[in-house]
Amino acid sequence: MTVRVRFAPSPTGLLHIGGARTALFNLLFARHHGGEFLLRIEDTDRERSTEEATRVILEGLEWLGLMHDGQTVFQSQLAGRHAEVAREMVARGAAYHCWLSADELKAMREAGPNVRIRSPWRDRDPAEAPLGVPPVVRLKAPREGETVIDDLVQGIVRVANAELDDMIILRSDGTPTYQHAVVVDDHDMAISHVIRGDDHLTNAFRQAQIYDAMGWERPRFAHIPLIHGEDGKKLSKRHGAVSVLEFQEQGYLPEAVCNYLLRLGWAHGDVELLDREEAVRLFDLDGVGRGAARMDYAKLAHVNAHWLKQRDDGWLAGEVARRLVGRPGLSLGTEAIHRFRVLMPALKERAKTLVELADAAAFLAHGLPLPMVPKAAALLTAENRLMLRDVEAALAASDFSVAGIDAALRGFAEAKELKLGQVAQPLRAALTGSNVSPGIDAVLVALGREEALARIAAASV
RNA sequence: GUCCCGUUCGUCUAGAGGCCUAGGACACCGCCCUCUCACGGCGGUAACAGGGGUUCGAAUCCCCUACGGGACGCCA
Repeated sequence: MTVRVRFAPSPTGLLHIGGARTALFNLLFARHHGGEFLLRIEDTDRERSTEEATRVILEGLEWLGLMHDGQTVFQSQLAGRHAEVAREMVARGAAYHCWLSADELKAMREAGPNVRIRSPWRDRDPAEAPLGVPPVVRLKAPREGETVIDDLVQGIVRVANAELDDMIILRSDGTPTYQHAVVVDDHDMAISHVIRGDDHLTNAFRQAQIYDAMGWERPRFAHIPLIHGEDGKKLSKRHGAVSVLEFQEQGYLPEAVCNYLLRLGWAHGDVELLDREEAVRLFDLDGVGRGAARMDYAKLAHVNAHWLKQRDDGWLAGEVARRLVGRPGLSLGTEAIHRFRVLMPALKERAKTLVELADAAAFLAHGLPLPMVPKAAALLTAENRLMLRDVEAALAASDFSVAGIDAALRGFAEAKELKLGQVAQPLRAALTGSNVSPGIDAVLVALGREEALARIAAASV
């Protein structure tokens, strides 16, 4: 069978992390089986759909590297086809016009708990219809027996048909409802596997009935569990990042987000870290779990730290500069970028996100005087400032290579009968304005002889 | 309320009747490395929701309960 899958978001909000994972699973499944991954924007709800939301979805998918095959399909442009299918269903007796008014429906629902809408128009003569009132089209769903779905993730799921009512497939204005549009489009697009969040599991029953009514072959369904926030509740704003573009802003790498999202609810033995290529090779639906998963930002950060280290130093230096733009006191010219680049191997070892990386690198671009964190200021005692003059002299005499600097510093400490830390910490404060930084020799090299000596001079007496 | 789905360390999970005195990862706690902070290395705390069955034997199969989630729109 040719595998064709689709990601079908509705442009009514942001591309959130759950949607991103659905897209990821679809893409991985398609690539793994040598099939196609399509994108369909479900914008049939004209009230709530916005171009902005569509743009954000596209941007988010692109950032994550979840590029789809073929043209982007906009569902609203297919309304004619949806109506045509609905007419065909009426013609063959699989659907019927219903003139139930909003008031009548309300009354039926309020008549008691758990009411199923049983429209009298299912069996009534359309000739009796009220004049000038446009009807909706309802599916003539089976009332006996049950509808069974063999879901690739959830297994066999069944529901008694008596539980389902005759859903509306075409609104009174002639536009299709979601359930109907999805089925028609998936059929027309020859979708082989519908992979989506399990909040759609109960929809699948209704959709299956439409396939059956049209005599169309049903696609295979795979309903993957939802992602919850850290508190186990539905994902929402207060959990921090939800939109994928927020993750970008907060300094996460797309490969890290994808890796994390993949492992959230899918496992392949003990393999934790995978790149796209490996993911495509190993992914399949049978590894998808059935329980909802919670977001764990700490683990995401850990995965991100891993992929950060794989990134090219030059790229990271540029990214740091970009994120530092606008911060007061910095000059972000080629000299600064060069320093970022030189210290990058040591910097990226210590950062979990690009935000942390930029923060840790900022001192390299700062002009004098250097701002001091309290703990750094505390290190610059009168005594230490005096010592720094001698340190400056000792360093000035070195060749400013890592080895040379290390030898100079150790020799100096030994001569003064000091521990290396007693020299390195005040020096660190003078050079970085902080009590925390990469190795002091690497910092000196990155700053370069001239700038390093100037900073020491500025901090010494 | 009704229907559907789910439930292994705090979190993500491995586990498809004996390999499980339940494995890995993150987080956490020690120790080592060490110029600070990280990284890394080593070690530790920590789980089969509860109750009934089936079986020589159950985390794995069945039933019930509890808890969690989802769906019940002329929204998607």
